[in-house]
Amino acid sequence: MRAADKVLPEATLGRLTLYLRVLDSLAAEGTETVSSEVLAEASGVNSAILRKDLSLLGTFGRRGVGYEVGVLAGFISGTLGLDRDWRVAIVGAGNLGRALAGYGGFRGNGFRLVALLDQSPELIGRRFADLDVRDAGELETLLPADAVNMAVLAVPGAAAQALCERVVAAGVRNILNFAPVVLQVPPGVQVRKVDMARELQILAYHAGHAGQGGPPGP
Amino acid sequence: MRAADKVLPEATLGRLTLYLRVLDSLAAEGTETVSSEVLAEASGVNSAILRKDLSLLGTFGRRGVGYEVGVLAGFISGTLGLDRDWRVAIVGAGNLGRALAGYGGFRGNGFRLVALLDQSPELIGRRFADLDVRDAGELETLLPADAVNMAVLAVPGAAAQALCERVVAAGVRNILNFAPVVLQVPPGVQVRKVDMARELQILAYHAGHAGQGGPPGP
DNA sequence: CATTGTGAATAAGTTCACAGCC
DNA sequence: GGCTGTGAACTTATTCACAATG
Repeated sequence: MRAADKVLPEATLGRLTLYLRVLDSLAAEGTETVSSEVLAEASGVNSAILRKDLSLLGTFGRRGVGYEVGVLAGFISGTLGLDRDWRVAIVGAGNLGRALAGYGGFRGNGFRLVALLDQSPELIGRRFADLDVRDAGELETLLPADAVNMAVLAVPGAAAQALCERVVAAGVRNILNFAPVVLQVPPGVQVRKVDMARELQILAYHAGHAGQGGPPGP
Repeated sequence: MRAADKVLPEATLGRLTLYLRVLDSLAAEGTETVSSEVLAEASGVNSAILRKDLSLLGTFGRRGVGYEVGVLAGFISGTLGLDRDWRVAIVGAGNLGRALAGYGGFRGNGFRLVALLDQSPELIGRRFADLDVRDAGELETLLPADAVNMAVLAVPGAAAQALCERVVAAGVRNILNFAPVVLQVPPGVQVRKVDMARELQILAYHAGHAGQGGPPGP
């Protein structure tokens, strides 16, 4: 059975993914237990908040000892829903789409890349990351046929909203958007956004305020 | 002279970048004034918070009318520090690094891509996005020579921490990390992270709780 | 009179600090 | 003794609602 099904705060959710990654690498190097202090440090957060986050999922720490790496990783993974079968399509096989297709982040986490679409005749039929690029014009039939339940939009900003609507019409309710636009979607469809320009801008602001922006003097 | 130099809340900062993007596209289509309601809608936020955000920068709305698109865009841009000369190096010229190099997000926002580095002999010397790939082994001399003040890490997770340290040693204090690891950096160095796996995981969680994860039934 | 700017109310998130347990 | 789990204090962020104003 699944853990307490109360909804987790957004902030907690973001951190759970960090913990999970650290736990996976601890497991890979054979560590069996870890304290909140150590796990928090490696995740770049305060240990009190880590304990609070984990306490929302249930109680599996042992006082005086810490958490069992494997058990905790499995539990976070299950809580996030990574034990389900996530079938991902990447829409847009340009530079970015192809780079994402080749990215290992899918593997071993419940995500399977099952389709790569583009509208350009020059790309359709070419093969990347074990997948043939297929015609985005047939998205409405291709996505349901492959039982896609998550779409990654890696298309130019100008094309994003229209493609998003078609993806939604094809029954996909979970979208990760790499295009630099705010997508408008109907209720019930979730969008998350990855935005390099935004991150650079925030970095620029902080650089101008906290540290020096330029390289150090002599 | 620069606006009120009080430090902006992190949440506001994130939204300013959204407003800026919407304002730029409004300007491109010739719109001259915009109300908080319209701008908020297009940015996907509540209008009250937009007004509160803008009021932190100063007072430039006109009651009964709205905001001047050009003036507001210029002001946000200046506040974020985009009128400075940001010299960006991409470290790692694999699929992702090359895709980022080709990405238009740099142009016209104060960011200039000035170097592309990799350690692989097969890539060094090849040319992408108007730049020759140069030897990451010489990072310590190349970055200062190009007056780089922002680095984008597009390398495998296993290499990221070591490269990060070298980049910092070369005097760069602003880092955008695409590698799936939490970087440990000394105080005064800022890191922001872009993490596709994390976004997919958060999407997975919400899909399992709010909507359906799979495609709709017949 | 439409729309801003903002005080006051509410909600969300973080940190502290320590009792409770292994 | 060491470490978790958590109530209470605090900080940050969002929303409401309306007086002020061009």
